[in-house]
Amino acid sequence: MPRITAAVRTERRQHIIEAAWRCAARKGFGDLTVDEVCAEADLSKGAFYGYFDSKQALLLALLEEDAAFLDQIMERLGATAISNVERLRRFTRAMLERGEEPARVQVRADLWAAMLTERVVRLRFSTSVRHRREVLRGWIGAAIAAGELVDIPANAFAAVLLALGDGLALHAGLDPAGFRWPNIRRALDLLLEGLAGS
Amino acid sequence: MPRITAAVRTERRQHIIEAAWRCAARKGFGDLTVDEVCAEADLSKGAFYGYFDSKQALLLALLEEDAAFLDQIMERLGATAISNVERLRRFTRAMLERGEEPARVQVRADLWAAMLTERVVRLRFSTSVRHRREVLRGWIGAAIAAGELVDIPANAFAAVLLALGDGLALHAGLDPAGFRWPNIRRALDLLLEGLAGS
DNA sequence: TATAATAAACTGACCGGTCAGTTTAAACAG
DNA sequence: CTGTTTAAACTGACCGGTCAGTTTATTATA
Repeated sequence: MPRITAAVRTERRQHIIEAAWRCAARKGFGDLTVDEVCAEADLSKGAFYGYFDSKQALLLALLEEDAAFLDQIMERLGATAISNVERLRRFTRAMLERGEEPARVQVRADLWAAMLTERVVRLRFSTSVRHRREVLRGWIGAAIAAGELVDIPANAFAAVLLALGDGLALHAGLDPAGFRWPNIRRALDLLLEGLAGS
Repeated sequence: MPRITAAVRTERRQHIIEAAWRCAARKGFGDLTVDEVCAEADLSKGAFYGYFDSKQALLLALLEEDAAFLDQIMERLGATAISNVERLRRFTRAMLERGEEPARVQVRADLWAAMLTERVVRLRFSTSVRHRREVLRGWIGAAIAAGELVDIPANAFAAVLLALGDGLALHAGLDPAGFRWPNIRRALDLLLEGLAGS
């Protein structure tokens, strides 16, 4: 018989994750200490390790949460009755909004470094990126078939869009002052419009 | 009287930087130790600190070297007698080629993470990327004025292109198997063509 | 010999993870 | 309703290891 219910346990775990996000917003995940997260979450270190096996496990939890955001957007857009090009446009917009959150970008950058270095982390998340590319590819293919889009290599274009999302997020994080988001959105709209089918 | 000449000193400094690149390619910059770089460069720690004030100074040196590549390309393209749109096209191509070098991407991802965390590093980066954006903006503005390009926010479009370069490099590093470069190039060409002026 | 360069040993701060002991709430007997 | 038992949940001091940076002794040269 646990002293706390499963719901409370989940909630408390979430509480730690949110504390970690706040800490990461300040110093990035790399320079983050477990002690710090514990302090932010008002929790002892021992208790922390009751919820996460290691610091890396915490990183993975943050990443999962971060990935879920785009997946949800995709699912919702997929179920909305709009043209495929409009779907692409809205998805691009969503990626931009996501890129305006500095804390997320910091954690993501650490993830990227970890992914490139550690095979385990890379395998775990490359599948999720591939899934997203696959969905995008479907939308693009459908748009081409419907004559909404010029004949463009669908998979490559999907890869370009996803890369653009992360690239913009990264650059925005590196130089926030140099980013005029309305203009960026306008530029991306023009890019998409330029691909409109005959 | 120095035991070694200034030329030898410069050369040895470069030797350390190259050793650091090799080490970083193996484990990334984040997990890199000064001792390791010293071992790779066949140098003692004391000697290392005769060439660099801190580990961060080494990071900045790597960063500078990495940035120099694109700057050289830009300078060369700026001096070539071609249309501005063609200049953009070739620059984009050059960024892609750079992104196909996995070892460098690994290092750059760590640099990005470090930049997001450390203010000094970030400042240095933003200066150089702003310069690049400025040059690109000039090309784009000229192309628009010449009617080669639709009226697009030049600064934003420049930012998008640069972000795309890093984004593609990153994604290619994370999932090399999923990247068909010829198709990517084709997609980017189509994107640029779509922006052709009336 | 005076001095710059280097090697090797050292320092001290930091941090992830552990664990012996403490608290707390649910379960249950009377 | 109340005292007792039980174990999950938690605490925080502590440890082992790492690593940036420093100090000191030595070497080589002009």
